[in-house]
Amino acid sequence: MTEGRAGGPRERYRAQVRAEIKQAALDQVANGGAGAVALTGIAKRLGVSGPALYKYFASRDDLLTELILDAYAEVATAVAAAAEASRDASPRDRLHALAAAYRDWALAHPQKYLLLTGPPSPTYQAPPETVDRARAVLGPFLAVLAEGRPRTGAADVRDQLARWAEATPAVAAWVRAFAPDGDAGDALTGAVTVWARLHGVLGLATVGLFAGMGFDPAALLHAEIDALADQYGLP
Amino acid sequence: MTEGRAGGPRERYRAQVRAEIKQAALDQVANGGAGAVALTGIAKRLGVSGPALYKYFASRDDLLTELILDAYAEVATAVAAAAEASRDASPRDRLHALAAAYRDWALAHPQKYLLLTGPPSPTYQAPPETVDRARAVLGPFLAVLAEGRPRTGAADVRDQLARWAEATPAVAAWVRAFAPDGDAGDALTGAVTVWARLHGVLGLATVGLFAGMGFDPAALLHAEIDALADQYGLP
DNA sequence: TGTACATCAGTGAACGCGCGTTCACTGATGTAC
DNA sequence: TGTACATCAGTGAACGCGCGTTCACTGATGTAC
Repeated sequence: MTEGRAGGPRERYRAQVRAEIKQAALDQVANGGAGAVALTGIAKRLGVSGPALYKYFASRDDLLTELILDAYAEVATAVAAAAEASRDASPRDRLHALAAAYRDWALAHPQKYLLLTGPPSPTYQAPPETVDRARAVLGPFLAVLAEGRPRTGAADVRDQLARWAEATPAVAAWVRAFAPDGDAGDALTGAVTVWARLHGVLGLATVGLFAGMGFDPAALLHAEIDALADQYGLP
Repeated sequence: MTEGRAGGPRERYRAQVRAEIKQAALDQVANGGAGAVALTGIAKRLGVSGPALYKYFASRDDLLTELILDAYAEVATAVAAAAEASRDASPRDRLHALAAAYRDWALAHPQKYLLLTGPPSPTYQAPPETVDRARAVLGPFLAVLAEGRPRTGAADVRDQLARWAEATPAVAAWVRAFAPDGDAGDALTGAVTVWARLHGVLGLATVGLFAGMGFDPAALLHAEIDALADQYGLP
């Protein structure tokens, strides 16, 4: 086998160029969403001919897929790390820690957040793994919220989600992994609710709709999460 | 003056074709966001040559602008109508009525919602009127929330927004128009919070991220708004 | 009612551009002996 | 240490495509008298 060993000079160079390509692609996402990613544009930015990129990515779709999976992996790691670091804190503090990790990641990399939550590029078909990746991000939230119980009446939402979990083995397994003891419907309701609260603030912020209002989205999100902790009666 | 009178047969035909063009454009927004709107594609859909569209819209940007202003006008009208219809109800019921109007519009026309909240088309520069239009939509919410007072501590957000209103005459005037009696900072905090709650649920729903979960976004939004009414102590 | 004229929707050719992707190639860099 | 060879990054030409937009035109439709 004449394969270059991992870590050899060629491998290292290759990894670096791949990273540069990805960065240029993310810059394009920043203005125009996933649909704005264009190999030609990236090549021009890197001062290289268009076809050269095919030495690094098989196609535009492959590049997009890798960007998306990378982004999911990044948030998931950040949230998991926050969960680990706050392991001994109160449920409420843990919830804030998870939300802060998610929020910091989103605000530090708005393009990546856009990539995950924006309208997909017309021709692009997302690979099925993305769904599991998304679940991995919300898992730690599920775990914390399973320690509370919703006060206000989202009874129908809870029932619908409970039925969804029963009908979908992957979802049931996910809930069992992160919240083995709590009620599945309650935990799922909590997860979907935090997801919505996070996206409410971060979606508007990353797309620039708070521009000019001179206010800190982090403060608003903190208030939103704290209110959620109240609703769930988290100590 | 040889101008065709409004309502003449030519005018009527013209209006109809314009509407067809707009509808085709919105269909494009549905998959790919604002960046996916292409005159060539629209022409093909209508079975007409590309240049023909220039008889109806001066440019692609003009078409986009009109779509956006239309969309704002539509939601604003829907929300204002709900405000009017629920005038004599309790503050909490009025808040639900406003949110329901906004929500129904968004879920009935996801492409339009995407147009207003998605990442803007790369080359497109939004006209300044859009900001005022956005404010008109949230005005009635401002009015209702000014009747309550936030319980949980979003004190910093409130201060930041109060300062924003003081520094920006247009914002101060807007608050005065819709909530002349209440505290500006509190009312603005409420408005931004509903906005975030609405977008949290509707942003995820319209982009398709709840797909396959078989649950009704309207129920979740109702719960979110009800919790907000609790926070604001709305009777 | 009939004729002359103005209006205006729509066409086809043309422009330059950026796009994704393929292909055969060149030349530098690393590897084996 | 030196030479022969394999690997592989990058090029330039080429493909067909869709894009926004302009221009001079044709022909139908409405309007004025």
